[in-house]
Amino acid sequence: MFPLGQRDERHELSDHFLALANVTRLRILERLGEVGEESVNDLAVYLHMSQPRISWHLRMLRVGGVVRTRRDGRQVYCSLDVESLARERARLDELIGIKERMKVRKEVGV
Amino acid sequence: MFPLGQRDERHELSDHFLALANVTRLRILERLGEVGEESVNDLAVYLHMSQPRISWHLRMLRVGGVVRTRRDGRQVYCSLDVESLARERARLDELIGIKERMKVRKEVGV
DNA sequence: CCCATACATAAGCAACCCTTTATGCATTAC
DNA sequence: GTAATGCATAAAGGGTTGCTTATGTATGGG
Repeated sequence: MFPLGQRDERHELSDHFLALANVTRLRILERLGEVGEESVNDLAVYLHMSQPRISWHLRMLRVGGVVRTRRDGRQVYCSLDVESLARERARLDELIGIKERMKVRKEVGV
Repeated sequence: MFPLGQRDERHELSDHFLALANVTRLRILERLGEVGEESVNDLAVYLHMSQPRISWHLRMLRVGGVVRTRRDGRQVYCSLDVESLARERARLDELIGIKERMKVRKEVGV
């Protein structure tokens, strides 16, 4: 109905960056970047970590709009949510970048 | 001497994104994007927050390579560290993106 | 149906984030 | 020199993150 207010907008952005703010999660992302898609258990095996630990991080990555998952039978396959990553990145640019350019334009007198 | 290992590389990245993972800090960045540069106290006044609180967040932003500061007399002026922001963004791309493209090349047979 | 597999979730706990209050340090004005 | 301003830092506390262990839920095989 209404566009998200600045308050919620910033909250979603902070959730997104929180998802990226952890070494274990970055390793998950690195792996997904390599193989494209992988099941939860295979991720746990590859990273030598417990399955609940991986599931917990995947939850943060999903909430933060970094990773998406699809179910195929008993397995849940994970992959990078590239579109969402680009969207959140654009949001940050809009928050700090575009306004700066507008300020420059003002100074230049456009 | 040596290039940073993957371990430290990921740690710096997580520190960088942790700096972005907070609504108050995003508001600081939004403000700095608008005005270009502002003193610590003016930031506190603008955001209606205590000065130690702002200083604390600025520390995280500095450590994360998001903001840089310069001293002029008694005031410390803050501004966005645009170069560092671009550098960390490229690091993330290298971590998850370039490898993906290489995988595609392999499939295509380049 | 029963059992195994794959994953998510809860409880409990250590560690860290974030806030306020108080204090310390640096710089300027007098 | 003293006083005041601007900022950083420390202590204390509540809240959240992140981990392990244990349990719950869902899908598939027999």
